[in-house]
Amino acid sequence: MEMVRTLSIDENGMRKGAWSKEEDSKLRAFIQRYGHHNWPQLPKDAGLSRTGKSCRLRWVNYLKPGLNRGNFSQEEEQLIIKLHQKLGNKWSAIAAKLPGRTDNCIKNFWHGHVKKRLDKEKNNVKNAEISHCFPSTSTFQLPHQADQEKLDTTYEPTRLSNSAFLQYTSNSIESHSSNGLMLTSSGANAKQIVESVELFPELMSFWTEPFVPDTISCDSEQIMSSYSSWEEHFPHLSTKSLDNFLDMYCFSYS
DNA sequence: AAGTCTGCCAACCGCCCGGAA
DNA sequence: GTTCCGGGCGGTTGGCAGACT
Repeated sequence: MEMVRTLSIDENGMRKGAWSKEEDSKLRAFIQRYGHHNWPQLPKDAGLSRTGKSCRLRWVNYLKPGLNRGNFSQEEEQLIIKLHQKLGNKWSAIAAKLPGRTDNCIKNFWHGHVKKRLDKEKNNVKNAEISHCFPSTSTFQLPHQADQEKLDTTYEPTRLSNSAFLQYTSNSIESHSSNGLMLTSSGANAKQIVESVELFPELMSFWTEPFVPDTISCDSEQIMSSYSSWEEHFPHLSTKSLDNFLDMYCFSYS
């Protein structure tokens, strides 16, 4: 798919937008012959009506030899996820670990593919944890069910110790791998939970802490008002982590 | 068939950093 | 120490193509 930005001329007479084949040829030929030591000067010497910045971008992201513009492999995707987990939005640093890939294409790939996949997994994990947190043997019912049935049951949340959590997840993985049992009917499995905890390390300590908040009612408004005060209960957690937690593990009414 | 929506990605913009003057 | 400037970075936008209604 050829992306074409409308060509325009800025107030200094510089061309903006899509590059023509002639411009590409000029830029490529010039850099291959003379290199690029001074981007602002380069377009003048190369006979291009472009800014140095524009030339640099075109070269780095499109014309430079050795660029890999094909689809991302699964290995590359995994590496990107791992590096992003470690480095955040440091696209250039991530790109440095992937030969032939530019920061721009990794950034685009992230926004297009990876984020979408992780969002999907987050939803699966959320469903898995709701089932875990509120097992079917409990008198608790999910809020929408409660709303439907006008129930007013209560639930006393419990937390697992670190070892219990690990035991729990490893057992789940074992049962999943040995006889194909899924942790929940939603399709999420323990492995996904473990992966999600790896993605958000702070959640591990959060989830396994002994602290138990006030009894939570099934009434949706009461639940949400309880959540709104959780920041006070967990001052050591960043707002972002709390948001992530609520997003992953708690109810959504939207 | 036509209109609308969505995904994708090239390219731009504004900001920041580091080195030179 | 300060200012200037080039290079680089991350975020955002523009617009095409294909999917969907």
